[in-house]
Amino acid sequence: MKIKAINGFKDILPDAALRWQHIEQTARDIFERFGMREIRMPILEKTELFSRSIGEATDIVEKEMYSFSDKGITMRPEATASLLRAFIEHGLHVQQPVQRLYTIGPMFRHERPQKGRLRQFHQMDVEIIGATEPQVDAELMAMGQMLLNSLGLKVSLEVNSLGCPDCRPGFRTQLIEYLEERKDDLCEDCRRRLSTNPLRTLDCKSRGCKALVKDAPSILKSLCNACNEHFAEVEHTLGLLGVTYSKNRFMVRGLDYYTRTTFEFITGDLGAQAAVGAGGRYDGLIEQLGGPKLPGIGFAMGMERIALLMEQQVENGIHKPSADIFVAALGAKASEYGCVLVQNLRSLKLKAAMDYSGRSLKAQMKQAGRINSRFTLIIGDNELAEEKAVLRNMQTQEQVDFPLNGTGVEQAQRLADYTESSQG
RNA sequence: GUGGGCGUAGCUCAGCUGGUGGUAGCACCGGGUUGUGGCCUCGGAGGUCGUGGGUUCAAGUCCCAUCGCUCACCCCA
Repeated sequence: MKIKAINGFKDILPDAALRWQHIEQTARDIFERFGMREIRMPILEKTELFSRSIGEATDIVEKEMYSFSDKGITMRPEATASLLRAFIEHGLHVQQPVQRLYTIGPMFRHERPQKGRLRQFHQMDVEIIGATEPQVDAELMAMGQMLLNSLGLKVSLEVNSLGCPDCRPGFRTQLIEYLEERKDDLCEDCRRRLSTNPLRTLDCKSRGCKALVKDAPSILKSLCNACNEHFAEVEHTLGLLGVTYSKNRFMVRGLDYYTRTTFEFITGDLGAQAAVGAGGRYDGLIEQLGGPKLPGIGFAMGMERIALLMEQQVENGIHKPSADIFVAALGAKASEYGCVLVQNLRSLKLKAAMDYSGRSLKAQMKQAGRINSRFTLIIGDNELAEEKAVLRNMQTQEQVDFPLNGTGVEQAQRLADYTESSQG
């Protein structure tokens, strides 16, 4: 074999695709219960869209995007920016004060791949635009939890507030002061983070930093009144909705645009990747992108991470679909006959299959078993001569004679009726 | 960008200190059943041992290089 897929890009083979379909169908069903409408955007956007939303100085924008440098366009690294661009471009806010939108599709990031991190990955992304009420924050988390629970996954929800442009800078200054005084005890990475991204020290994995940061100033104690009230109401509503969660004041976001509520659905079962889904509020972002002054909140779930978790946490509850009828034909005449019959059955919406190779009946039966067919219709020269075929119920092993009189369409209809009224 | 691990059949893998590549499992094809699947049984097909070089009488095995995969760090959905 010569040509292989590019590193970090993965094929989703038929067995796995079944799982993906299940994930996606479950998600669409739940999203729509919450009034979300689907929106689909292109995969390519102007590079500027991401540098303005995600943050000019972030690693994502600086070195981890798939960009066509000569054209100023980029393969989207996340969905929120594209979705908001479409929202603003088409003035969706004038149609409805609050828009609930979701989108599902591939994203691209030029990072070294590892477990649960591919260069092409897939997200299910949800955004509620135009609502600032804390109940919406809670509702969104409840929806995420409902989805993960419906898939049979055990993950925990962690919630934090990052404050707003009024109160976050103050916290940031306090934190830097605290860390500067203890600089010598920080790990090498954190000493660097102190100048590049001080908040990141809060979720450093090193034991020393963890202990040190434990007594650092708390963002939750630095919130302004408005943010504090908002967060309290989010917690209250989560309680009302019966959502289990824990507060995590060390949770940090990598993207610049988040304000107030942020949350993550996390697990310990994905190696170094903890987050199955994550999101938060971004009350200034839409305006920053040249749109109306509207608040927003959303989250994204990683589909390969969900799929990995399901492999691990959920017994294989996904059954391969079965065919309704397999036509086993013996001889050229029977094969021709079966070919037409299968076509008629399919017109009647049955899943019908046959093998044209002219192999032994044994081999054909084996194939019928492999595709998990409910019935097999056996047609040979004898049957054609006597105008009746053998219809075998693959599960019960019962066989009945099936008359072949009437037109092809009539025969197909009789078969369809029979299989519908039988357990197989 | 940095560090570790691994490349043997379609897949999962044996292969000890160099001495003829596995009766290994799964999957595939065929026989046992002259026209009946799953279970069983017998047989079959399938490989440049990632690639290139070196050491050696002899390399899947040792050395060097290279490519690929993978996990982790950085970063982060």
